[in-house]
Amino acid sequence: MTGQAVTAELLAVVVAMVDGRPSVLTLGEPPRLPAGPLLPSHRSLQAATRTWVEEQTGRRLGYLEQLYTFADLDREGVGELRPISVSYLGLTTPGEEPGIGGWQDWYALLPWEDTRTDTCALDAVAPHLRHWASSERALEAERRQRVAITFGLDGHAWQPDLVLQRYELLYESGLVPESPAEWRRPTAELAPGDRMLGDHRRVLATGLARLRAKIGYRPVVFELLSPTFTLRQLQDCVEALAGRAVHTQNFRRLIEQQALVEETGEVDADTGGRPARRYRFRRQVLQERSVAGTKLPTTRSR
Amino acid sequence: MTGQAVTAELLAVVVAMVDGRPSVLTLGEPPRLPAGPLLPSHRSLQAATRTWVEEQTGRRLGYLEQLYTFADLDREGVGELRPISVSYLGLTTPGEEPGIGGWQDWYALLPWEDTRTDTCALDAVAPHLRHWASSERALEAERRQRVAITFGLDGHAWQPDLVLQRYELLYESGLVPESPAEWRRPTAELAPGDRMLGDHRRVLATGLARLRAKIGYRPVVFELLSPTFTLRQLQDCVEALAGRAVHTQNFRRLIEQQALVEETGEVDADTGGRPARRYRFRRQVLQERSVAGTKLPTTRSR
DNA sequence: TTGCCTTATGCTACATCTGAGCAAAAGGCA
DNA sequence: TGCCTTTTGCTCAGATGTAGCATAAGGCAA
Repeated sequence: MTGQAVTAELLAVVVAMVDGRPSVLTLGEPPRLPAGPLLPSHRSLQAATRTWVEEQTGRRLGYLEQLYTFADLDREGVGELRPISVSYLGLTTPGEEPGIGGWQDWYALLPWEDTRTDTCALDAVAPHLRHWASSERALEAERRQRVAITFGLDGHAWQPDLVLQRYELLYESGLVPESPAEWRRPTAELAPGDRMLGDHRRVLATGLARLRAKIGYRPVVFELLSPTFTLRQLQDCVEALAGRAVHTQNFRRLIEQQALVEETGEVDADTGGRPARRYRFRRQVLQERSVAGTKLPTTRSR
Repeated sequence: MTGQAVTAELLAVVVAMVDGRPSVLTLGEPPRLPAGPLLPSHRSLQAATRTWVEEQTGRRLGYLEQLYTFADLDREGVGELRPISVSYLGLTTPGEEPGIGGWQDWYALLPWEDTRTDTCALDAVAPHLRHWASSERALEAERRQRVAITFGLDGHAWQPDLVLQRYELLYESGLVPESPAEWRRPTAELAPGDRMLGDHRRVLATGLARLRAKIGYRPVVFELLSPTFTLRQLQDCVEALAGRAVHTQNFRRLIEQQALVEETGEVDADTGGRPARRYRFRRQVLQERSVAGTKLPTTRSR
């Protein structure tokens, strides 16, 4: 029994810190993720992804992990072959060379994911979410709870790695332009944030969710930093990824007691205050213990 | 630009507890995972997986999540189309109906993953692993450390969810029959355990790794239990999955303080000792808090 | 019936981890 | 010199986790 012929497409969510902001590599307008079909010459899916990103953006990738495989009927196909999209998450540093394509601030694409400041991008849509929750009698209780948990309302804690769930809820409630026409609301009621081609924003959300979850149990942050850095830069990076602030002293304690970094001996005087020591990542820990990430000291009170 | 035509195949790792042993649903001899191609009639990859498992084994699946997508060149293809395999992890209960195919004890397939008893299936191959580690001068230090960490030797802690890494290391060191001929050892030196068709044992290892990781942060164990159960049954199930023993009293406390279960009022007298209360899973917690799994109270001393 | 076996269940002592905050160090700058 | 900044060191209480003791409640054999 041989199956339907399909084409396999690779999609890459490539993340880097650009000017202190977590950003994703995109092409064109509306922005789209680097992508390309699997060709006979490609040894593996991962190799194919590297090849396409390099070819389309002129950048070499370091860290790369598989995210998810999509093949829903509603994805737009090329010709008659059903497209299967295998998505990957890549981490890199912006580097010197301009390359092709641009770095797009991911909080411009998913503004509600940034909770570091008090001005929450959600305030505008929160009433619409509540309205959606109560629009169907039978589902009201369930929907209310789902909204509250997913967006951290009504006393529920904000959970940073529910990125995908939040996007999907906005999609279902017609608050993003990607939502199917029958669910959509007047433009004035849309959630803020730039859209991307097709369902690429959904794939981005998948990547962001994975990344946020992963920094908690694997030392992947360092893939995004320059070889040496101050603890403040490390903290800024983690905060930017997690989209929330952490307790500085406790963060430092966690990093140090896990022996994730070692001093270089240099100091960085451009801090505006007391100069900061520079550190480098102890690559050996990748071997020493396969576990241990950058744990986030959370805040009990919100 | 349109890509190479490929076929998409679905592969299912379906897990259930059968007679107290975690088992995987297989077909034929050598055992193989339920699998089938993606057809035009399938709405999604997940739906296709359900359909094939049901068609081939007569069993309906409950919980189902995507595992990983494989497309390496060395996977055997049907005809000229390159096969892409999307694997899924399913959880179920064995049920009454016989169905087609059989439940294979997964520790018969991957014996070294069971560390509940003192007789470790690894003892036999450990010397061969050390020999492999020291067989190449240049890589010796690195390999030694990798072996020690992956298999919890030389003072390193055994890490339950390194299932895939362990299989891959055995594969690379030629200690499983699936290893390429040029790496293989005399049959006498092979690691114990029944093999499966092709690379299915590797896919199984991927599933087991995911499952072990997941029981720690999502309440998925309950998918494998009957509707009501005693705390001992729950603990046995968790221990069987994790492949290691836990501290009974602390396990109970964790379960209770997380309010994962509620008493049914019944008691089970077939315990051999004091009768045990029966509990049921509070399905509501799936909504209440999206987090919270079955945390494992570990043992510091080994 | 009694005593001993088993497993279930309750509870305590102790170590470690975590969240929160105080305070000193060390630079720049008015 | 005094005040601003950021970095760094440290304390302290509450939460969480580990380990083990003790009791409850059944079956079973002497």
